[in-house]
Amino acid sequence: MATLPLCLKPNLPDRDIDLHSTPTLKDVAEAAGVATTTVARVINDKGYVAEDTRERVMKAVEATGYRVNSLARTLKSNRSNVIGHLLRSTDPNPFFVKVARGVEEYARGRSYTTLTYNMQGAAEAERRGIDTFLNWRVDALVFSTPVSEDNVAYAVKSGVPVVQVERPRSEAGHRITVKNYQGASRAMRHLLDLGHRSIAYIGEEPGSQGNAFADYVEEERFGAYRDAKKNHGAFDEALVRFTRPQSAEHIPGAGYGARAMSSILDAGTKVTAVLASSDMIAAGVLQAVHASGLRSPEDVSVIGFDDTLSPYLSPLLTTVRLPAQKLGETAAKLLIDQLEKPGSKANKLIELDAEFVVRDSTAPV
Amino acid sequence: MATLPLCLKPNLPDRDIDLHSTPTLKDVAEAAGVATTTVARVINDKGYVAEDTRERVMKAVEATGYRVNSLARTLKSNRSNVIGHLLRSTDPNPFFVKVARGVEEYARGRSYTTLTYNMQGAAEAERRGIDTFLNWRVDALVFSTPVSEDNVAYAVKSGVPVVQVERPRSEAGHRITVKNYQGASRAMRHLLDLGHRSIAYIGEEPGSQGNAFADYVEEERFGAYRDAKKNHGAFDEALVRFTRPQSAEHIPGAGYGARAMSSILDAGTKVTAVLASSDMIAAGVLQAVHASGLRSPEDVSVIGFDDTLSPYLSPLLTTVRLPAQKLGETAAKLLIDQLEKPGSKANKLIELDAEFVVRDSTAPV
DNA sequence: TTGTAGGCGTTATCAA
DNA sequence: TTGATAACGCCTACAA
Repeated sequence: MATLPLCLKPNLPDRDIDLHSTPTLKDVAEAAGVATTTVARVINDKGYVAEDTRERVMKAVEATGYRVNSLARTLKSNRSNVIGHLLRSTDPNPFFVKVARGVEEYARGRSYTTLTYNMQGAAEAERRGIDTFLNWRVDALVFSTPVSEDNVAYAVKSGVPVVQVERPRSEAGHRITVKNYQGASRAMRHLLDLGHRSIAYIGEEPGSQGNAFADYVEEERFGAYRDAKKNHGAFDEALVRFTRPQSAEHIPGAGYGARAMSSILDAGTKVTAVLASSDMIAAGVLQAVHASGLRSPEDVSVIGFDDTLSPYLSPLLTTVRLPAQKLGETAAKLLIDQLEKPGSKANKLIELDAEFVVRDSTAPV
Repeated sequence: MATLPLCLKPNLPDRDIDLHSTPTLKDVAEAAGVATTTVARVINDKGYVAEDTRERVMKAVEATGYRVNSLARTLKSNRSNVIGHLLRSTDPNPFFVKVARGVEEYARGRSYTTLTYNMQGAAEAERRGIDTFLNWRVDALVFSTPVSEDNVAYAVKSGVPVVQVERPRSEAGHRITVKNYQGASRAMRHLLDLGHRSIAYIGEEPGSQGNAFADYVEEERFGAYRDAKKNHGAFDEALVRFTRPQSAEHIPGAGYGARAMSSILDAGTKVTAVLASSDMIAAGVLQAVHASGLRSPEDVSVIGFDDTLSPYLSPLLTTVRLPAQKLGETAAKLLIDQLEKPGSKANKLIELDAEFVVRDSTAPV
């Protein structure tokens, strides 16, 4: 027997209870002594309704406890006013939580609802999420960020507007990215200005995603580091530590940062500053510094990336802030704009600035 | 003119595009040369279908790119297999993100979808979220955690199963809580065993929520502290710092913890250990310790609550772990159990154990 | 083993 | 200014 394609949701279990015996338009209409059409006109504030009729209908709405059935409405109108948000992961790295907040708040402002699906970095879960959303007829889809290029293509093919946020994996749909090179360059300039020359880099290995678009992020961050070091005649591989994520689900965390920093410290190489490619890694760097009895920033300056954990660390972490919330807002805006004026482009590319935030973890040599 | 009650979603904007011209059962039926009934039987794997007919239908499904319309299905069956999750906030405190993950994963395992609505601590947003979910005919509602007792009552009244997680505000629906007294007691025992007697407490002021149920959490945490200190003849108000959240949206954070700890340090009171009522507050305590040139745990032992930030701090924070994921899983389980066996109780109260996690921020005096 | 027909709650068209 | 009626896509008796 052939198996069901993913886009067919497993059948609903048989059940006998009727939970939602919510009154319908018809009930309200009867209570008000009018036709359902009239009630609909009142509720949607559309078309002509006599003032006293309106009052009567509103009373009936109250009396019956009527509530709209968005399912029926969407079935009929083909528009759900819902945006589906596919989140790569929310835990442990809270970055995408901030993106989600941006999407939600912007969408709400334009009377869209946002629904969120957490894929925990797994391509199959991502696929299930896309299918769930499409089965529910969401109007548009946000990937923050996509796991699989194929999945993005699959979503685009379905015809809904799509946007890839922060780390796109293809040219499909809209894309919103961050100027990572610029951000990392500013961080390096800051360290160089403070007199640092022995600056280490700890991050993901560029190219480890196996996708040219997605890899661009780490390439830019490391590239800015390397360029800055070269310009000061001091690029030294002994001060670089790369990790390679085991799988899409795995995000390099504090443990990795701590081990990498310890290995640099143990090697005895001179190091007065560290650029980490995420706040989580930077948190680990600070742990290693602390564990070795040193202090930041007195002994080692540390800079992170993202601005997620930075306000909670000791010392408060200087970091390259990714505009997470704005990323989300922009994604929602692009999508809703496209939905509301049909002719518009479906392939915009937007690059947002990173902001450099100086806190307490950097100081002169 | 009367205004629309909240439960009537604002009307959809007029639009002319038809985004989802997805094939329907009818299209598949035509392609396969059978009736829609037969296609439905194949898709739902229900009733008798000849093997070759099934094959033919499956081919037609593939060929047409058919996908189920969950809206129509739910409209008909009155069951959406969707759980609505109302999240108090996700940022900055990532605690509820973990709860959300628990709900999602458990629900998915029983083929329910979870939709999430972020209310950012605002009662009106919570109300909007409830209405949105009910308008979409979700099968059940999770509050993690509710902002307004009235809103919970409103949700329960609608007839959907409801659960309040971690900090209930009433006896309505199911409730899942954590044994905070037990958790805080273990933390105190740990500190006492290490020889600490000058132990400070920094947290929210018990009673500041203005709701007996919600206030119970902070009362238990502080109560365990006070009882332990009294049992060792050493309760001293000079070592206690309370904050009172300005509003429901506001969560005491690292800034508060840092200020409170500094004030204790500045006062010159002897303090060798601190129990903080959240990891975020504890993060601030560590910042103050670091800023004053002291070290943890050598000079001050620190214990947090939640196990959210603890793995990222320097030193790694000893903490009372709230079983966030399990809280979510249990919530989903309760709800789905109730949905699937109608007769069952709608008012269960479950108390989960807190787990005490010893890391690096505590040491003998 | 397969098909016909009616209805879920809403909106849109067309009359009245 | 209001009302009847026909879809939207699916499910499910009931019939064949």
